[in-house]
Amino acid sequence: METTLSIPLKKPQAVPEPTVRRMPSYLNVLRDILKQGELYVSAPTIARLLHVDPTQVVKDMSYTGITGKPRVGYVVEELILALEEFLGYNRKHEAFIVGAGYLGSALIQYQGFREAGMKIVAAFDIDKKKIGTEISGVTVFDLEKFRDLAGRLHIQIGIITTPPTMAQSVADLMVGWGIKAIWNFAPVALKVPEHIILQDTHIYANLAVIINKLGQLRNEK
Amino acid sequence: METTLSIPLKKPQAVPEPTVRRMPSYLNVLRDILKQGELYVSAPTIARLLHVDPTQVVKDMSYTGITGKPRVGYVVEELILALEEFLGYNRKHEAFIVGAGYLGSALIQYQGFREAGMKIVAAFDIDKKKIGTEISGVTVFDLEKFRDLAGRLHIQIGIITTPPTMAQSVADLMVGWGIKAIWNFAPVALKVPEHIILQDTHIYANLAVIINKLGQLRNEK
DNA sequence: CAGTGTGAAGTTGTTCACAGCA
DNA sequence: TGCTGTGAACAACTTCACACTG
Repeated sequence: METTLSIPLKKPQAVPEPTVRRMPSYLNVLRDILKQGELYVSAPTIARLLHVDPTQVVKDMSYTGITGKPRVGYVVEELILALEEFLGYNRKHEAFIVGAGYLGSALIQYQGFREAGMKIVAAFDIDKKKIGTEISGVTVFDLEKFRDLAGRLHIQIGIITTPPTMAQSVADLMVGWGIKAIWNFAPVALKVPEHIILQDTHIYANLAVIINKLGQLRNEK
Repeated sequence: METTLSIPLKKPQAVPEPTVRRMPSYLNVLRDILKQGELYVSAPTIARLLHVDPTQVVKDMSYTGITGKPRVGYVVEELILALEEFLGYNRKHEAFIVGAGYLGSALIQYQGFREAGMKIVAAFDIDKKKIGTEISGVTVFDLEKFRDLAGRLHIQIGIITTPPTMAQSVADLMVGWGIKAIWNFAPVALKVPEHIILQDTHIYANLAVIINKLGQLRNEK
């Protein structure tokens, strides 16, 4: 039973990336607000707490499908549920992480992720001292032994927290594992096939912004 | 000998933030290229390596003040020096970090920063087990003992890697210390005075993007 | 003619303006 | 009146088009 409409009933609903990036912050403040026993919250209130534009909040919220009441605002709990749904808290997203140094360890024990739709199920490293240890309940395996993990895994996300020189070969490995998305923290540009979702998080980019702003400050004075 | 021109000789040169964020990546590939013994490099070459638009590279490079030769490209070493200058490798930027957990430790030992214009000179924590230890040569001090660091410090950057509940009070403390820029990794919106440079790095925002893209993928299929 | 450099066009995201509502 | 919701104006960044150069 196929519909032959040229216009799909459920439109792809492409949410702007900046909006997606703001969603977790909304969720944070909404939970605080709920904890304080508030039932309703208005966009301007949220905006004030996060130092963003009020209309921005309204627009962003519209993507969740939740609709508010004029004069009153939104039902806090409704928004929270909608955001959790949006951010995939319900579906399970399992991840492998390669590189169990400080950064890898930080991500593994990072509180936020537990209840955030992603679960790191295993870590890999090539450092014999780390292999066999446990970080917050996640075992570190020998990467060499798992070079070719046979068959199709259900793991969707691969996280790279290795030194830059190893990152590309790890990425290749992950693609071979059938991973769908790679979250890269190594400061290199990875080459991956078209269909792989690649997300780079280069912390240094943020430092560059800070230093640049400090420099401007100096120039102004 | 002052000029009284209404147009300043050295214009403020406001560089777009996206450009600033790309600078470190340029520096990375240029160093690789130099290591391979190349003297010249063209914008299209850089663009290919980083998967960005060639004209983007040209525009970005123009902010460094370096000018290239048609047909040939730019002098690699010249570009590197200009980028290092731009990113503040020459000036020293000293930083304090509060919160010596995994993430804090990761930032302290993170290779990139050493030669990247920022030096973390001291770490603070309230966990007695961590106080007095050293991470990559940086001593962890008792935050309580340093509640009010008297007088004006030369430290410009304060890094917050504490749990979210402590972040605001740490930020207040840092402002009192006379810090100019705060780099916040805690998933909260900090309230700081107008003149303080605030840079938030919410890793979770990146995860949100990944999960959202995975969701779209599912919908398409 | 392959590459730089730049003004113009296009795209994306943000902010404004205002209609509708309780 | 204060807030939602949305179409229009605006701003920022990216990509295109092309003149220029060795």
